[in-house]
Amino acid sequence: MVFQQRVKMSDVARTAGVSVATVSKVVNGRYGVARATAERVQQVIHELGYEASLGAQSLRSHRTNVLGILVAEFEPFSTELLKGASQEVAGSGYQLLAYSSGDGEGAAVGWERRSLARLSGTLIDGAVIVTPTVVETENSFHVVAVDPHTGPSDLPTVDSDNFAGAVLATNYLLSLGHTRIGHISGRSDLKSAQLREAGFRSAMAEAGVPVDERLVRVGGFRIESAAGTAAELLSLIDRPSAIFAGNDLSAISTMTVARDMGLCVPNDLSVIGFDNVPESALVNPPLTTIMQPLQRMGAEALRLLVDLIAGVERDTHIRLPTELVIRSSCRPLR
Amino acid sequence: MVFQQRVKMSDVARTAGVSVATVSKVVNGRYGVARATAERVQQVIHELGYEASLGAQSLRSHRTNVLGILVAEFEPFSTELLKGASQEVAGSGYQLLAYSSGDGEGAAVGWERRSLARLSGTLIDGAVIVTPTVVETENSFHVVAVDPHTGPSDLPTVDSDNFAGAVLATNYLLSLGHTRIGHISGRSDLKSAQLREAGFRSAMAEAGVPVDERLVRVGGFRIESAAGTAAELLSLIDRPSAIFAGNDLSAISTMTVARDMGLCVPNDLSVIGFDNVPESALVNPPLTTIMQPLQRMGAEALRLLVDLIAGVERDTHIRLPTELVIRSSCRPLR
DNA sequence: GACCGACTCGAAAACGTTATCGATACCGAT
DNA sequence: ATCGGTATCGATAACGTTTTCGAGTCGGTC
Repeated sequence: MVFQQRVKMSDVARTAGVSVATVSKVVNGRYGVARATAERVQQVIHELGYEASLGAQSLRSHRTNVLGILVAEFEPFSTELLKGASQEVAGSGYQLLAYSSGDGEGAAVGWERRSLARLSGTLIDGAVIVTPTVVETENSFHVVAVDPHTGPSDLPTVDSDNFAGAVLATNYLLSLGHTRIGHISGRSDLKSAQLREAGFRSAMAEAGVPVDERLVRVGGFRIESAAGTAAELLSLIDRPSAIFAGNDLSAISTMTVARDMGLCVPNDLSVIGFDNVPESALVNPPLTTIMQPLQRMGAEALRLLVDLIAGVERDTHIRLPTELVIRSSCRPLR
Repeated sequence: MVFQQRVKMSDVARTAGVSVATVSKVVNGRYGVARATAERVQQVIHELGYEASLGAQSLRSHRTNVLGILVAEFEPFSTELLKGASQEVAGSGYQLLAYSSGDGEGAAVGWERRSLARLSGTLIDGAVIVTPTVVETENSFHVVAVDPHTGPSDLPTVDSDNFAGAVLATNYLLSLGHTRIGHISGRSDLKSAQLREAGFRSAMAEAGVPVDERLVRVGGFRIESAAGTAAELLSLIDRPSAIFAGNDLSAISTMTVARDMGLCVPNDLSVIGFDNVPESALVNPPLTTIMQPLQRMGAEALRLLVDLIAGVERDTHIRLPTELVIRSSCRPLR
């Protein structure tokens, strides 16, 4: 527990025999300091292990070179995005900070939002938000949203083609001969959830197959409530022969529920998911699903954010393609 | 892209008709301001949506109420810890920030360490570190290490009983009749990896079973290199009948390698892991493993950190128990 | 040999907050 | 009335940086 005095710019200045102003210039690579001086200062900085104080920097220059990524929770989906973003940040000269809004807590929500705003406004230059909670466009700093919340906000976004993906999934099930297809949708305030349901309905209509409204239900955003919804669906007398789950997590929990009810996937029930989180390849049976390039989405979001801050003109809505990944959780009817 | 001026303390002070000093007092709940004034100020704060500037706060008071948790990478292990920590932080009045050191990049390592130090010294009050990279005890702020790196550092730590867990695993394999047991150990600079190997050897010795040195190898810390090690092990003419992998990730990749080589787990090869990350329940076959209470470890680490900062006297080395979780990846020999 | 420009450098103000400490107001008691 | 003592409040000096701008130096040119 050694207490070590933090070495500050004035320390560097003193030992190098120059003023703090000069040190600051050297640190930031500004013009106007002689070659020899700069090298000497660099030397001292290195020896003393000087690090700029983020607080002071932020206070004075309103720039910290730190970016944030805000996730609702650390689940597989956001973890993949995190990975992508943290890889992308490497060369950019920025530092990445992740924080979780701790969603799901009811009472604490005000507190969370406050401290969130506190971070945002003051110590990060911009943020990627991956959370269904309301976004505050009112802020003066840059944000880009991944898989954005519904609403009239025109935030820069990156998402994947949810509609097309849902069509892909539904058509696949249809091509296997299924017609009684159930859909467990995600939380309805997510644009992606709406689009997936829309894609599902559109594909069904296209195929001339009526959708039984009792078979499309919204699963909670929590894994447990998805299980509840799945159980309801599978308890129907004329239960569906296939289920298109709104995301892999609910697909996985559907499979678990099915197994618990004595149903065999894929023999008695086909299940297809959405996202292609790493877990979906591991479960038994391996889950057929729609791939979103999660890591790439994280990376794109970060790059977009960096560009926005740098002020480069570019398209601020990125939509990445989805893809059908066939594994073993679906099979032809009969 | 509306630019909104950040509302500062002086704004609040002006509209409330008091001085900034007073506002500061009511914000921090200090003694010495009249009831009525405090309420009025609170009101104004609310109306204007005032949030303190972290930068200024940190600069002036060296206290930010923000804690950090540093992970090497966002893999299942650290993600579980993250969850635990972020749940624990909720009531504590602190805000939690996660950052990844982006380990594995060779060249950038200097840069990472620098910016890391920058964050540490200046904008967070303490940190939980979950990374095998060298820890800097030299700092003046509080850290607690989870699953610490080896070395003479006497940092506050929380870990699980790795030795006992390894004994548990080995004895289980032994009790199944296995004697040719392989061990894939983790990166050798992790104390936990050393302890697991030690536990393995101890249990073997206790049972009077000699360990074949060709069967204990260190797998890289990456999942791919673990696969390489597993392949070597399984290619031996007298290959082991069981493998105790140093962690679940290498156990899982061992199972994959085994399958690719035409070996059936558990019929031809028993595999046991360590950690009990969520993935281990999902893989096929479900992995028998040693459970560490990961989320609880994260929570304990955070609580310890908070206590340390608060200056409460307490035990600074927490060791949580491990447990054998029997699933389907092991079976009796023959 | 005076002057001009280019080049280096440092003094000082500002960023938004907290902490100290003196000023003021008010009260009851002498 | 005067006084001591409490409440309550506000000026002000930090905290460590960045940035502006004026001062100083030096070499070269008429």
